[in-house]
Amino acid sequence: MSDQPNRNPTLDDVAVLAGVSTATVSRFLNNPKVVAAATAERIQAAVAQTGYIPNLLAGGLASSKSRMVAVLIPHLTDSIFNDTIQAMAEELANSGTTVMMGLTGITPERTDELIQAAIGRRVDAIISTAPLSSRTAELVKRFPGLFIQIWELPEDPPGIAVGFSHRDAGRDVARFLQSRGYRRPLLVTAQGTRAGMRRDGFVEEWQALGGGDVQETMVDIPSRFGHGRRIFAEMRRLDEQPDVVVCGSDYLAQGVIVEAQAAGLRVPDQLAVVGFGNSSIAGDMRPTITTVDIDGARIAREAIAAIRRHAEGQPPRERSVDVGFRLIARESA
Amino acid sequence: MSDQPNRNPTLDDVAVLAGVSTATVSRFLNNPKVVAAATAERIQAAVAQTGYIPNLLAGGLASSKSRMVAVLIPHLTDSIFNDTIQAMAEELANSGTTVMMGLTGITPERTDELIQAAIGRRVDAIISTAPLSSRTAELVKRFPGLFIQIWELPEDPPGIAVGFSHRDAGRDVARFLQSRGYRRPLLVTAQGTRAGMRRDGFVEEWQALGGGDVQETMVDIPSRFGHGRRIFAEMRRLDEQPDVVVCGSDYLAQGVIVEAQAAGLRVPDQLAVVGFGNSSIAGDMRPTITTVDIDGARIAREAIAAIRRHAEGQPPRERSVDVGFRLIARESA
DNA sequence: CTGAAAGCGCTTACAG
DNA sequence: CTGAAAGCGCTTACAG
Repeated sequence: MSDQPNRNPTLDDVAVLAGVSTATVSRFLNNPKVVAAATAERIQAAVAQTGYIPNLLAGGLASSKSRMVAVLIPHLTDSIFNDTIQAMAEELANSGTTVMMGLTGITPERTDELIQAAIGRRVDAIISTAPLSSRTAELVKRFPGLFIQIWELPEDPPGIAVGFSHRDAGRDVARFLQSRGYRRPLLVTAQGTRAGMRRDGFVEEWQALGGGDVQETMVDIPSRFGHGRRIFAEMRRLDEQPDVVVCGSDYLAQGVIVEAQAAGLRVPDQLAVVGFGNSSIAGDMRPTITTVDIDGARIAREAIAAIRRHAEGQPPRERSVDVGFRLIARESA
Repeated sequence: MSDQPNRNPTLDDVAVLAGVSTATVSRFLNNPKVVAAATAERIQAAVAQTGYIPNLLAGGLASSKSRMVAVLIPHLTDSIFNDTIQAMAEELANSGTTVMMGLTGITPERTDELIQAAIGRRVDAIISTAPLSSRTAELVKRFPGLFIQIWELPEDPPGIAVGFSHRDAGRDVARFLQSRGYRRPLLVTAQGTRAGMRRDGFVEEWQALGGGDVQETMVDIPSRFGHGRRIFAEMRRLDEQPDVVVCGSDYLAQGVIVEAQAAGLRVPDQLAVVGFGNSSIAGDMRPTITTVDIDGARIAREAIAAIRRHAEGQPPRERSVDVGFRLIARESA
């Protein structure tokens, strides 16, 4: 019921109503303690009365901190990152930070566009799960905020990285499967560096332990539940039938299990399956899925802690934070 | 390799280098055609040379259009909205619009906070899947942009709505199941208005067609794959065993199917299952899941078309866009 | 087709 | 603890 229904109240309106300067209102809003108690009360009342909502565009421009963070993920459906991103988004919202969501798909061009957009919005940080092309790396150099790569630990990150060793994860899975007596693994590898490193780690360790040849098949990105059908059909045409299928995601593993069961195979007795990521479905599937747990909430916390330190002008504690991983042996292998 | 490596180039830098005013550069950037060809070329070169990335905070403040849209969804994991949101995010990115992602969870307070944040960022539109509390509705009144509710068609939307009739969807499912000869449905209903409307529609139609009692059980929001286990266990304790379980999402349906199969039941012969949403898993599950298809891409397109019209100052074509739905009979029922 | 200039709504040294 | 004032980097009537 204001006099000017078509205009959002501004700092000025609040200041006039409270009988102080805009500077004081601004201070109160950003750091209530620096203002005298009596003044604070008057401002508070004025804010309530006007229904003032600060213009964060103006605030960001003036302070050159946007309180906005870009999160770049490949896609939404059946994504292995969803739990991490969910934890991230909740944490960020709690600290008053807005999340700009970028879906990179699988083309580097889209990634570059999104990074440009993020820079244009002067985000405080970019959190990325995307691979870094050399062109993208060039762009990132011009980014004044904090660039955080998650779910991986590159040699020489342009900003910081919070992740784990995919190679070691691959090794652990190989060791585990050999110890369980499996002999003929089929590796389902998605394109992309990370999947490749897990593959390399797996093959290395498998053969170091005296395992024989490792069969492999590629799967499109994003690897999802529905791919299980094709993978299984392909597998059936192999000369030598594997005794365990190692998948790059739990969704894919779930798909393979469903197909195997539909074909009358018992999992894990006749065919074992391993997933990756410990998504929520992994523990609820029948049989429950043996997988590698990545602590998404921890990745989120570490990333956000780094953003906070960066905002306070402190240098990062370390350029690479290794959050590790944990093989979870369940029923499927 | 600039002289001032620590400063992002501004419009001014570009203007000086191109030998024109900032106004002209701005015009070129926003609408290249209004600038003379020769001038355009010089500006282009200057932009390239400086590596200029426009500050969208400043642009948004000056023009009072942010080219940013807030998308509010309950959560990310196993979400029935993911395909819609994915289509939306891609379309928006194509038109140079940034997506602010808000995870509302299930508390109205969080929704209100996110709407405040969106208003604070002066987003051009808010696209929401969240239920509208009366307090939220109050907030929305002060939002100068376009408020779009999707996946539902409220009586009297504060902005516009793009969705379908949940009641009719419930009715259609009831009719379909009766025609297939099912007699003892178990309805798994999530909290929330939309699920409630489907429930009402189902029961109405079921009984209008001479069906008997309808058994029901509630499930927590978000309804997800893992809930299938509990639902199935509960079902087994019922005095009268249902012949079909009607679920509020395909993920939940998938969970019930997995549990039923683990218990040795054949789906659909011994227990049929119906999902909702036609998520990508529905067509790939074994058996494939009978479900209700919602055209998420169409919802996305309609929403974005409305935003575009709004940006051009045109009034919305209609306050409610009914995109309908389509029952897809597959193997599971 | 282009420029000079005001203005968008904040923040933040600086001074008191 | 508070205010006056400059400035953040754009856009956009207005005039020519």
